[in-house]
Amino acid sequence: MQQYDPFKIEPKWQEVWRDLHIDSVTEPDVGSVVETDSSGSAKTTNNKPFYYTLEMFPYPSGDVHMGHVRNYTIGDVVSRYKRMQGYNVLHPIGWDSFGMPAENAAIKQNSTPATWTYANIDKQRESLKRLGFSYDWNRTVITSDANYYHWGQWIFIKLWQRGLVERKSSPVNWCPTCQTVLANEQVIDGGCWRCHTAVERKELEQWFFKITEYAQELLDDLDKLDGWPERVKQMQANWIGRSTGAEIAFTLCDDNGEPTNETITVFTTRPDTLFGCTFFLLAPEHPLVEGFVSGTEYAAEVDRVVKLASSASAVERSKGEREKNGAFTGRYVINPINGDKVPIWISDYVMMDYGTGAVMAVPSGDQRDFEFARKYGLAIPPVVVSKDDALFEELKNVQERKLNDVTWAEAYDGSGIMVQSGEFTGMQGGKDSPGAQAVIDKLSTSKQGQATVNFRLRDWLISRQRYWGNPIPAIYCKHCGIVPVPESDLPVVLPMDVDVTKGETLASRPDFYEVKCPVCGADARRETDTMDTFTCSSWYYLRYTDPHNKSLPFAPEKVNAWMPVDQYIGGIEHAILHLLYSRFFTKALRDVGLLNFDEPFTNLLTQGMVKLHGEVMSKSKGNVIAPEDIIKSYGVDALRVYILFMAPPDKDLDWSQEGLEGIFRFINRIWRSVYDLTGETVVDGEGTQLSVYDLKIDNAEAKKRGEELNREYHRVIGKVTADIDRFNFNTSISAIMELLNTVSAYIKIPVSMRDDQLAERVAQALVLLLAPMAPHICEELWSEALGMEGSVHLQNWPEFDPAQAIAGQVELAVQVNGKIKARVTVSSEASEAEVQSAALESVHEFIGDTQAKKVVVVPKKLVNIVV
RNA sequence: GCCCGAGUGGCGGAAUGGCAGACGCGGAGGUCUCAAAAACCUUUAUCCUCUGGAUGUGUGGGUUCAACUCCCACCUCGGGCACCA
Repeated sequence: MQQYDPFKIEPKWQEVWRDLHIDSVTEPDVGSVVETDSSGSAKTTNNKPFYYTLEMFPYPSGDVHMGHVRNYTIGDVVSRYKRMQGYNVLHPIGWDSFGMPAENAAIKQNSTPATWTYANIDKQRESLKRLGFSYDWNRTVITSDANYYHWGQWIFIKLWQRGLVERKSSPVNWCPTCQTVLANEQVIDGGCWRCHTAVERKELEQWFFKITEYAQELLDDLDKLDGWPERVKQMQANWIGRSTGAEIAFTLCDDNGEPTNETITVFTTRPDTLFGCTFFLLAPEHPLVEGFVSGTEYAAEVDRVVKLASSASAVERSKGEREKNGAFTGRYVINPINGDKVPIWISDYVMMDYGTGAVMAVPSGDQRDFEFARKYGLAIPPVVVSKDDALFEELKNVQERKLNDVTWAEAYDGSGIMVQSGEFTGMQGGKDSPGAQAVIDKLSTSKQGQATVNFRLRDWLISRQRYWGNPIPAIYCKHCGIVPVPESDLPVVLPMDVDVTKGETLASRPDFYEVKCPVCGADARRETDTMDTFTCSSWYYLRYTDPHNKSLPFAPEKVNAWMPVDQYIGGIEHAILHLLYSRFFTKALRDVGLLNFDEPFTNLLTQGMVKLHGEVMSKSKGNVIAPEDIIKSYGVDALRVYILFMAPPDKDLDWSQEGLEGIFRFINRIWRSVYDLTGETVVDGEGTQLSVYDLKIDNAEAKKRGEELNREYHRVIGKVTADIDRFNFNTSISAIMELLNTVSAYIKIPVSMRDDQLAERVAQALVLLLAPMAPHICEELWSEALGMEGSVHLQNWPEFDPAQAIAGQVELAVQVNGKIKARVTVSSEASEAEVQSAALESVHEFIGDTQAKKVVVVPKKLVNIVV
């Protein structure tokens, strides 16, 4: 037999698989889902449980890169492995094809976004096929196809009808480079997530999805996601940012300092510190500020601070130590707990879009308020002190305010005892403390306060002033207001002839936006904004379950049968954006009545990046290793196995050419060894025989090697199975290498002295175990070397007997006081007493006749003798 | 500041509390060859007074018969959030 040649066998089998439709999922007969197994998975009448593997679909910007190869190889291994284990596996692929890069590329190439996008999709599709991924190509979803975005518009309208869509004016993030607004999640370090330009804040009327209505559930359900990495859940929890506390209403005084009927409400997490509130703060852009100061002596200074705040970019405001600027407005509010009249200031450290835009300042308990008070000479009375604090003894029973200032260098925001706090003095204060609760209770009797929860999460801004996206199906009518496009008129088709090279958008196209009102028939204007591309990627995994449906985005019975996704695989960069939005979509569509589960992805694997010399590969750095070039030299199987072998999947991987050659050698050895096990000899290009027999081997030695091989056979099947279950692909490949090393010793035995049945069994196991990772060579060996019928990928995963993985004789380490002093070989069935006496015997020279205090026996591993 | 992760040979990395360094890369030596490549075999944590012994998983403590693994404190690196009241 000739040596391994990937370039002959890889195209050959890819063609065979395509013609056999080997990768298409058996469409579940959803009407006849008969039972659910113990894990809750649905089963079809053929009794195969469903398994849905999904990898994050690519954005078609150029050809596939190493990150894709890694992502999709992991998914492919899981899919093939699960299929061999008897699951009905859904493993689809598609393209997330709307978005800015297509517009930029079109401008650069004097073309259209569609031309560029679809050319890249074709290129990527070919590459994915060349990589041998087992996708069900009949289920491809492309988000820029009208038969997909149609249903995105339909879902938009369903959410609108349910009150989850809102058009409102609010301060939003504007990217001056991309010429569009951005969602909060798309602002990274104060810059645009795509082009890094510093974003500007603008007050604009835009479309929002009310994701905040699900803030609590999105947070709570993170606890259900046992199959998600802790770090992703933590990031989402941080982003949602739940704070418990209270809303407290302060009565506003008029310009003569007399109480009015109006109140201003603040949010605080520390109602227990209310007695220490000595001033009150409004955000510079707070709507009340202008009315307070206009025409007064305070107007000039307030105006100066407002201008100072608005000129600071988001980047500056979010970096480093900030000098706190403020100005007195001339007005006062009444502290509801003690009737104190406290001055209203404005300050740039108060954010209009968190809480109520107003803050009760407690300088002794909050570092920012403390700094502000020091700068402007405001009082800092202590109200919660630690028992260890020097002030504790002095103030512990003091109810009225005696001490108006502290000598502390900084505020104390920990828990402690309430002092100078009237009837609450002596109570435990702190976040969510009894004292805090008592203050809330007291205020709530007079309706001046109530317990409440605040979230950091903002509503999702989904409108974009860009052409290459899904048109928002809304119409503005002078008489009827904003009305949805009727379902029967969907999809609102994105015209293909908008010339982005001339800066055109939908807003430059009267033939697009001039429409009749669907309600009253009057002349009306169609919305020309498109949806954020993340709306498209928030439900594509649902469409895969029913991709050709012409009357619904998906049939509920199909989506409910397949979903949730059993295993989702993708990059950590989507920890917040895509994964949070998808969770929101799932919950919202559940409430619309389209599906019956709460979370879209049961298990999540966030794969690490592929780097070169510790740096991210990028075109601009010129350090890209193209998968195509690797495939040309080593073939697809070597690339796949290499990328799995070099690091655990969730860790970053540093590319090394030497490592790859090692894997290529391994695959060549598999080839030779499988043929050798069948008794056939592999020859190299010059016809030299590559098998070397060791003629010194006698029958006893052959028997010994056979026993060893049988043991490794059982042990390695067990190990590979367990490792793939845990996604430890690197160690599962190591285990196959170990089996191969044992095989190498076995095939030194001249053919006439071998156990043919054992050899055949081992050869089959090698091929079956490696098949999910190196599908082409294994298919070739299965049919050509082993002469088996049918595809290796449709075989059952090999079984093993744990009992046979154990040697008859085992070597134990013998420790004395935890240090290894000797080794003994005992029968694996030896009793503990036998093991003990053998162990004691072996260390006699070290311990003499000293009595052992204690002997610990770990079966088949070691013995520890304590003297 | 708050919250997560991670620190193991020359390198990538293995180890349910039970023989640290599996497996691979790289290195050294050898077989085959006129020679080389390929292949195969042996060897490869560090140190020492070297048929043996000591040390060793970021640092310092602790729990345990036994700790890379568990606990406490700290250091370094990576990531998320952050004038969030």
